Amino acid sequence: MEAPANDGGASISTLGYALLGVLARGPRSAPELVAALANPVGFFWNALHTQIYPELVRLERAGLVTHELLAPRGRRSTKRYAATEAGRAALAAWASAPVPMDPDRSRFMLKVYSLWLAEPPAAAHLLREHERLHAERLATYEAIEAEMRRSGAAEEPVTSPRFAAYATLRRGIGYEREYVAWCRWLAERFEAAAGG
Amino acid sequence: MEAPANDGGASISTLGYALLGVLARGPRSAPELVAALANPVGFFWNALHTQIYPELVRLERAGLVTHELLAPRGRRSTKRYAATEAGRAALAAWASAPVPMDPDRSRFMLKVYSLWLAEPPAAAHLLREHERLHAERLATYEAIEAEMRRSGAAEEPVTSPRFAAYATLRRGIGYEREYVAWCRWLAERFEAAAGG
DNA sequence: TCCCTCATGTAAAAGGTTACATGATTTA
DNA sequence: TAAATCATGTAACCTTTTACATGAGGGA
Repeated sequence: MEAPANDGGASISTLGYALLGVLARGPRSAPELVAALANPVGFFWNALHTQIYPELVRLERAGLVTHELLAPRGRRSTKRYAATEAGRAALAAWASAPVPMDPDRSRFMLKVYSLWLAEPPAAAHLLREHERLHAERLATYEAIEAEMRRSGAAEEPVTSPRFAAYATLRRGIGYEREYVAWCRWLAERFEAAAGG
Repeated sequence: MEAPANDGGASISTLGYALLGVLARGPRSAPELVAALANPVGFFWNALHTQIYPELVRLERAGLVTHELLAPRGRRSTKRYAATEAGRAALAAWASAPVPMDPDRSRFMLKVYSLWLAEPPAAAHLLREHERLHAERLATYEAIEAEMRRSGAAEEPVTSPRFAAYATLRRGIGYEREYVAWCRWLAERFEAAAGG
């Protein structure tokens, strides 16, 4: 039951699956793909256009996507990409194949590990600033969730792309909520040490 | 109040700060550093020996660490590294300097975004397996926390390296707890779709 | 017309993983 | 003594970021 893709043995990078993941939901122009990956796909993968353009070429050579030229009136023509059957098949196979755990890397947490060397007020300030950034993102995610719920994405079947987006959003919300709470807890400890 | 490091303008990589973060707690042999970074430092940064050895050379050239040769009886000699005053100063400055948010990247979450294409039983299996991995790690972290609490790390002042390690561990626990709960929630949805 | 932005790239550098190498020591 | 392991690297490769480039359109 092999897909008839002529991939010549080229393996697909994670970015390739990110792009296929968007294109599996419908055709997109290159600028739309660039915009989609500027804010992380599924809330957990992003990329810049400098990486996206060459990857699209590779995916097309592997027979996983195709493109056509669009000529919107009065504007420059852009490329509109679409996943091929082989592309969808490759994506589906990849999606349910086992993965090793993601490495948990965070420059910020690495700083915290050495924050005992800093002046407590400076440390508290750093933590409050980080709390603010994550609280902002949490608010954004919660607004998206409200919108998704209103449109019924939460109740769609697990075979629906909108439910998948909702599921990843739920993880993003849980992640940010926990992060904000933790920042607050630690900031309070440093503030108590500084001001107490 | 400049540190007199002769770094020749060479900037320190994140890995460099990870190594300094360990060495700020006391001298370590190269194999000890390799072991320390095999399991992530502060639970959120890891590296392999192939990256560590060259980085130690760079840090030493920048005057941030020094080494001496140890000749344990009957064993090969190994290098014992220590942070210099300049190294500690650079680490302290870096630790409280503001950072942009870490990119939240997860191959697994990217899969979930495309999991609507998979067979629900296969998707459920993938999620249960992931839940198991994170539950295992959570259990490990909770055991470490119990040990830390018993030894009083949680009550030490914020200027203590042991409290810093405890703080990062708290974040690791919150992260894993939330992750496990989310995996369970989504696995149930796929199982209901498969078995119901 | 001049400038700015957009769509589309290329190139170099930085960060990280995988594969390979080697002499010393320890274990079977 | 042969085989496995350890400490210490080097080299190639892959991924991602940063810097640079360029022609087409639209706006001032």
